Amino acid sequence: MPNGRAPARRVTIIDVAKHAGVSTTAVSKVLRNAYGASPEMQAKVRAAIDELGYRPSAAARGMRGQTYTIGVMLPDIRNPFFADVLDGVNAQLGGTDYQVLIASACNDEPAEAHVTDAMIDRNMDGVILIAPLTSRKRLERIARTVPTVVVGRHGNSAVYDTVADDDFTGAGLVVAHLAELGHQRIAHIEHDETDPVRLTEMPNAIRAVGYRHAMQAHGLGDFVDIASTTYTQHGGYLGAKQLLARPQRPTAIFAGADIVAMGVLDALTEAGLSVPGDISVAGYDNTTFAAFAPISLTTVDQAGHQIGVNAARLLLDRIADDSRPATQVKLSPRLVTRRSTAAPGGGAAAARTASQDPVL
Amino acid sequence: MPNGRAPARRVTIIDVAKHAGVSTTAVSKVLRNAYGASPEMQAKVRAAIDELGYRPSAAARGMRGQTYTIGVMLPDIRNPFFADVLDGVNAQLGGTDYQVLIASACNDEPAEAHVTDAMIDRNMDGVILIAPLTSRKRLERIARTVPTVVVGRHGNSAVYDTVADDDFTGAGLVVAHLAELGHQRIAHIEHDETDPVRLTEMPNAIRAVGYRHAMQAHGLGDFVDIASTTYTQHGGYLGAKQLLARPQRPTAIFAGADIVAMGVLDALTEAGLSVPGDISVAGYDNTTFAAFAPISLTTVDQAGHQIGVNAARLLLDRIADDSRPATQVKLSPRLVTRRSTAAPGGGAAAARTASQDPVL
DNA sequence: CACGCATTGGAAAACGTTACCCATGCTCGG
DNA sequence: CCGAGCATGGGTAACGTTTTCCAATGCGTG
Repeated sequence: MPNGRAPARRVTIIDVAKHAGVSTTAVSKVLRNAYGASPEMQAKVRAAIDELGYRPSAAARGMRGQTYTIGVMLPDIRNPFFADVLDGVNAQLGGTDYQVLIASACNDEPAEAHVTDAMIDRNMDGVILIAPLTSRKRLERIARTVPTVVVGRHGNSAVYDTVADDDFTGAGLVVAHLAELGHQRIAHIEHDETDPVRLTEMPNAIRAVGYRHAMQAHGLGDFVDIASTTYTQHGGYLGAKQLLARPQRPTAIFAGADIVAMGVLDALTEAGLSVPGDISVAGYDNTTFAAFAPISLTTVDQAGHQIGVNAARLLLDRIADDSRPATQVKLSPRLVTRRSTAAPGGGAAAARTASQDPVL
Repeated sequence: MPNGRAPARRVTIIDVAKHAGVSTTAVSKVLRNAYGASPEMQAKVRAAIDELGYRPSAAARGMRGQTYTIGVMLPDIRNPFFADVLDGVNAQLGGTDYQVLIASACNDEPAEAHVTDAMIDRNMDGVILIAPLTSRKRLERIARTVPTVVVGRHGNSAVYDTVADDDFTGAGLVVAHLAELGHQRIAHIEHDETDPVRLTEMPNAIRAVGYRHAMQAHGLGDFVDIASTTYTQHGGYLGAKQLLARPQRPTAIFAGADIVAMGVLDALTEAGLSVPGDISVAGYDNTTFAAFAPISLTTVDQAGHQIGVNAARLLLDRIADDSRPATQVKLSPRLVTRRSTAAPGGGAAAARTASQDPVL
């Protein structure tokens, strides 16, 4: 550094011990609220800590004990749903000594491996993996090394806890809603998935299954129409283009995620179609974006905040008690209807294109 | 863990040294690409590393040398502009041995202090602080402890590097654009700021100054009209409500950030006003959201990606050479005109409310 | 009064890596 | 042929905690 960095050596536990006239062991005990320190001792040590402005070195701690660090792996930092989950995690971990550190893995399996390795190398006390693509086997290997909670992925394991919402039911809610409005040609945009394990575990796959099942249940099996792309805005854009090019254009599009719905709206706007006048659109996640008035997207609330809270709680539990059996938490989704869905046909369309209640 | 965690002891540098028949020093040298290891030695050691699946412990490394960890502090994980910056940072640091870890600080000064302390405690090799609220004095204290790059905050320091865009000019671009379209009553929504230092350093404050200056320059000094809230979606909503309640309603609103513009659009939709028919809206940041077709927001591109790339590059430089003088990088903003701005008055409004070119 | 036991405090050995310094053998110029 | 200098490799002491003992003290109990 220009002005010379680190002129003063860091205050260590030894300095504190000297200043308080006790042993380093005693200081360590106070720091960790461990057994064997009298109230007077605690007071003395805490006073010394404050006076010297001591802060424990996480690196040194990591060599023997905990690092008081929890890692959260996100697949995509742009998807606002994950921000909700993070809020929940932070809310739960706010008062504790733990620091949350986030790493994004860009929806890429090697990158995920890199991130999880990095977290393990850094001796993190626990990790929360959000919608990981990583193979089941690797997930279990990770979980055997460090307390792990997997969020948004079904399929229970004996080694890690999971938190997810009931995507099967959620997809059903959307189809039921659209069917009730009178739609028949309800199309779906899914995240393309080929891996057999992920087909049974990833939320995107479950939503697609839920969609198919619900279509059958409503007697709309013949109208099942799926575009396979990715769970990104661009994926939604491409998917909608595909669907619009079909001979029988759908009257409603159920996008597998709000961020996908954004892409759909993008494409529809480009095509000069109005929502819901020409086409109804629904998403999944109830991100803050969906509530945005000019969009007003019908979607499924899977309570991101609650998911985060639960994940953090499970992780703390697991850190405290390594032997507790693995737990699966499944949250019930809730449909949130907004202005992006309406009965098919021109009636609503007329109302929409008037400026009185603009949606697009 | 149910199945018993960590059955196998971690592979250490000692194991590698034994397996390769060399000293631990030699292994360490290879790991760090340090001087004093012959090609044959390197090959031998690397082979042993691969065979044993060795990974260095970041905690142990942190005690003596580097941790190969770079911390990024974000004020708000929901603002998509920061995602652009992060992309830039990741792009620049992708090929290196460094791992980027993110912590969000919720636009709160004590929380920022907590986060920066946590990063220092963890011996991070460098930190990138994005739009920090932290006092100048504390920033310099941080920078004297750990290589630091401050992003999006003006005011040059001798101890830390900065990367920012020219917010003064950027605000001027927006005002000029709106004035050229014929607007006079151009209002601005700013982030309320009282701290005297931040008033000269924070981008929000500079944008407000730039707005005032440009209004004067265009002979619109009498029309200066400012709502002071926060740089959040909710802040934009409240600000727009305030402005709409004024006796002389503005014909254009320049929101200090895209996320603020979102709130503005929210409020305008609620009030049944069309954009740009009734009111033009402009933002700042050119987030992906602004390009979203149903919104199509006129905004200022400050090249978040480039900002991130520069910040990462400066940080690596600084880590390599502590003595280089502090550098300030200032990027030129660029106006991106889209459909949310148009000439004032009904002419355009008629065109807008027709469904042919929907904006809201 | 002796004995066990709980409480309190400390000494010293890890933990896994890097930094510092020294030893060796070789080459090359004078 | 000799000494300087370089290339290569290793020994060992940190780094700042936590953990695992162990000692000393006080106290109740038989």
